[in-house]
Order: sequence, then structure tokens, then C-alpha cells
Amino acid sequence: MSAMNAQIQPILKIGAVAKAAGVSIDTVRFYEGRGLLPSPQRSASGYRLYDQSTIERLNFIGRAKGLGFTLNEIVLLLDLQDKGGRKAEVKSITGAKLEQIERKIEDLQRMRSVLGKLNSDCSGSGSVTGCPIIEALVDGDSDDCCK
Amino acid sequence: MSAMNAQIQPILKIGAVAKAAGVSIDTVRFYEGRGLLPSPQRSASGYRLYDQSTIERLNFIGRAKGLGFTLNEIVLLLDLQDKGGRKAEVKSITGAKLEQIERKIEDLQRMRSVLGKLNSDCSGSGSVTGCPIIEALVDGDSDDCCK
DNA sequence: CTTTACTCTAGTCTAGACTCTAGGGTGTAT
DNA sequence: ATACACCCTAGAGTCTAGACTAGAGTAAAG
Repeated sequence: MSAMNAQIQPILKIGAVAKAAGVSIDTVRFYEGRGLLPSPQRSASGYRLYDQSTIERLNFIGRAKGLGFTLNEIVLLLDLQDKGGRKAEVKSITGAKLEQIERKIEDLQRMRSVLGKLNSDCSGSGSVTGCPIIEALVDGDSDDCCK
Repeated sequence: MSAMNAQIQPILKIGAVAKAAGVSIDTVRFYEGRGLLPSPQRSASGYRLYDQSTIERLNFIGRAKGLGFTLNEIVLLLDLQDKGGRKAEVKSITGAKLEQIERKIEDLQRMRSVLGKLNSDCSGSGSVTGCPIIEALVDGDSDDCCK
């Protein structure tokens, strides 16, 4: 970049957007292929050229991932944002995700309670013979816990 | 099976053990390949032949899966049982799993609380413009939630 | 004897989210 | 001039836990 040329919309190559958004270059290209990012402009030599908005989009994706959305769901969310969907459509996606999260929490809590009990029932010393953890697995005292 | 021949250790083919344990035939073969089940005896024509203990082993695996163990972890657990490990080794596996489960629960609870708040903040009617869910994703008010 | 049910191997496919490889071209600093 | 970082494509590989397929052989029942 020659120093005189202050660009209003800084043109960033893939390495720069990736770094700014905290993802790998591969991930940026992968997201493009998955439809999460539009095909960017290209330089004469074929380099992808981005501006600031791509970094924001990558951050959007990162936050949505952090909330548990899959990439497919994020595509839907981005589409609603891009094309102007309805709030109801957004809510139906987040509502479904919320239920999914709740179910998963319940499953994990069940596992935790069974496993926690077994773990504290086991003395932790000596040979495995008579270990309550192994025994529970062998004869299914805790079958209520298992799907 | 001819009716007169009461076998002490009933010889079961793969379909029978699979059914008795509530898994698919594919799963039984897959577990063999993964080292969860020993290579069984074979009939003259190459059929796998099992006895009752395989069903118990499959049930063990199923219960362990239900508690959140991966197949690799289950191999370790089975090895401890087979070769007579120490209780401490079992506990170190279950203890690690317990921590893992706890971390996952915390993650999910964080997601639930952020998502639940956003979801109830959104009126659910009208265009996506100004939707608090999308806005949170765009400008990262909820950045605390995301990894 | 024929049909039906069962089994064999080996390999491919799924979802999800990347990550890496090979084999090249480009851009900039020294 | 050349070293070096950066970029390109296409496709394969990773992990988990199987499901499914093809094409063939075997067993049991009518």
C-alpha cells in the first residue's frame, strides 16, 4: 500500500480479514463455499479482496456459533438479515435452538448426577474388583440413566 | 437348533447378540473393529459365534455411552475390567468425564440465558429491522457469551 | 428344491466444521 | 535477483458413531 493513498474502504486480503476476525484463512474460504460469505471481489491476480463489513460478518458468525447455532442455521439468520425477513422467522430459529439446548442440559444433568454418585461411591484405592462404577456398568443398576 | 441339544453356553450368531443387546449388526462388527469386542470364534463357514458374555459386554458399552463416555474411553474402561486395573484408574476416567460434563452444562446454561433473554426481548412481529436478536449478533452486546 | 432369512467383506456415506496438501502464482523487501 | 510471506485451486483428510450398500455365500423351513 503506497502511503499517500488513503482508502475510504480499506481493501483487505484474506489473511487480514481472517486475522481481524480471529479465524483461519481456510475458514474464510470455507465459509464462502458454504454460503456464509458472499463471493468477494478479486484483484487482477485473483486475490480475494474484502472490506470491513466482512469482518463484521465473521464476528456475527462467531457470536452465533457461540450461542450454539450450526452453520446451516447461521446461513438462515444471515439471510434474514440480508434480505430483510420477519422477526417471527428469527424467533422460530432461536426458539427451536433454545429447546434443543434445554434438552441437552437435561441429558447432561442426568449423566452428571449418576456419574457423580458413582464417583463418590468409589473409594478409589485398590484393585478394580468391586468398583461400584464398573459394577454399575456391568449390571445396570443405573439403567434409568441410559438411553 | 435341534431341540434336544441344550448347550451350556448357547452359541449365538451376530443377529442374535445384536438383537438381545438392542444394537444393530453393523454396530457389533463396528465395535469389534474398534476393539470394544474381541474377535469372536468363527463357524466353519466363517460366521461369528458369540456367547452370553458378549451381550453383557454390549450392555456395558451401552450404559457407558449413556453416561457420556466415548468409545475410546469405553475401551479403556473395558480394559481395566478385563485386565484388572485399579479403582484409581477408573476414577480418573470418570472424574475427567464428570468435569467435562460440568463444563458443558455451564456452557449450555450460558447459551440458554443469553438466548432466552434475547428471545423474550424480541416482539416477534414485523420486519427484522431492529430485532434484538439480530442486533446482538451484529454488534456483539452479548460478547460475554461467546467463546 | 426353492424361498427366505441370515451372514460375510469391503467400502462408501452421513453430519459438522473445519484443516491440510500439493503444486502453483504474486508482491515486496533487501 | 532472490528470499520470503502471502495468495490461489481442488480435493482429500480429520473426528465420532455408526448406517448403508453391493455382491456373494450359508442356513433353515416348506
